[in-house]
Amino acid sequence: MGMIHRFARRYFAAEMKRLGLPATAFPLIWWLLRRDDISQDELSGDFLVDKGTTARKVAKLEEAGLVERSVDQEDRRIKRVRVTDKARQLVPDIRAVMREWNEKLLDGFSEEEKEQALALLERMAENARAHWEDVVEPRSRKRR
Amino acid sequence: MGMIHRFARRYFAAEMKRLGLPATAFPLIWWLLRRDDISQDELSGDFLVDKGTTARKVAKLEEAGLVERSVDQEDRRIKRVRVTDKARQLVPDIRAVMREWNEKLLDGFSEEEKEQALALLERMAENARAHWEDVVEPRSRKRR
DNA sequence: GTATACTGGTTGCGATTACAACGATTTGTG
DNA sequence: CACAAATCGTTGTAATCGCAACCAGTATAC
Repeated sequence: MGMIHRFARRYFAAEMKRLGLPATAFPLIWWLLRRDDISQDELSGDFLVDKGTTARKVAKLEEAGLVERSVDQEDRRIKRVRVTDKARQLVPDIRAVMREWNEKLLDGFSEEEKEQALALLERMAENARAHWEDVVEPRSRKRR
Repeated sequence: MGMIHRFARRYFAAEMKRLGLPATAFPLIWWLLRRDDISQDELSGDFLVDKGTTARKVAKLEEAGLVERSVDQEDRRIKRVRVTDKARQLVPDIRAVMREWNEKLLDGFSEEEKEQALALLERMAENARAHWEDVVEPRSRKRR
């Protein structure tokens, strides 16, 4: 799993650099393109990533002109993130990067095996989410 | 995959800390316990990790008294890494950590599904290894 | 209404990692 | 042999991430 993850990081970083985008923001922009107008806290929860990391990543995307942030009117603590037209124009490129990644990683897999792999990984991810608090804080758990 | 990997890192880091061992060295010590007397360069290759990272991790394990390093007599550039008795005494603890990890991650999986997941992940890891150089250096590839 | 607790976001800090440059050693070529 | 190229390990540097402390804004308790 570690090897695959490092492979993914290097691949996506190289492709993002090629597109002139922040190196580590691929998963985030991929997610934002379908879950628009989401709060940073929700993003942290979706990825199980520290909220500070999310804040910095979103800030970089904003610098790159890919997203805009606006304060939620009903709860002014919340900042909502929306993708810009510039980001939407990159959808074909981003799709291509994801397609090539899948081809590399799933090289030699039958369609059935691809589906199996995806289903099993999703269940592992669910387990990770379910046991997350156990790892982070054995007692006084917090909600997310 | 990213979520699962972060989950793994946090889980193993917490358990290693509990055992009084270097936080990020679980995969390495796990590997060393069955591939003893291996060079640092081979370790880097097995994990697809930068050799500098390997050097620092092994150095920490040495500080903790879990491994010893000796210069290969036939090729004095090479340092071979061997686990100490102290490390071998920790095998039951380390096994327990790995067992608990598998239970958490594979919660609700049937035996058949566990085997499927392992087989599919191993094939993905092979693909990662096979395509590694493509990502790192599209042209002038190096051997590892 | 006021004090207190909680929530979302930002920032400082330490730890980790990849990349690159380097030294020591070995191998290859003439 | 002599010199160039390659290999293994170490170290400097920059980027990234998790944790914790903090601030502004909101909800809860009294």
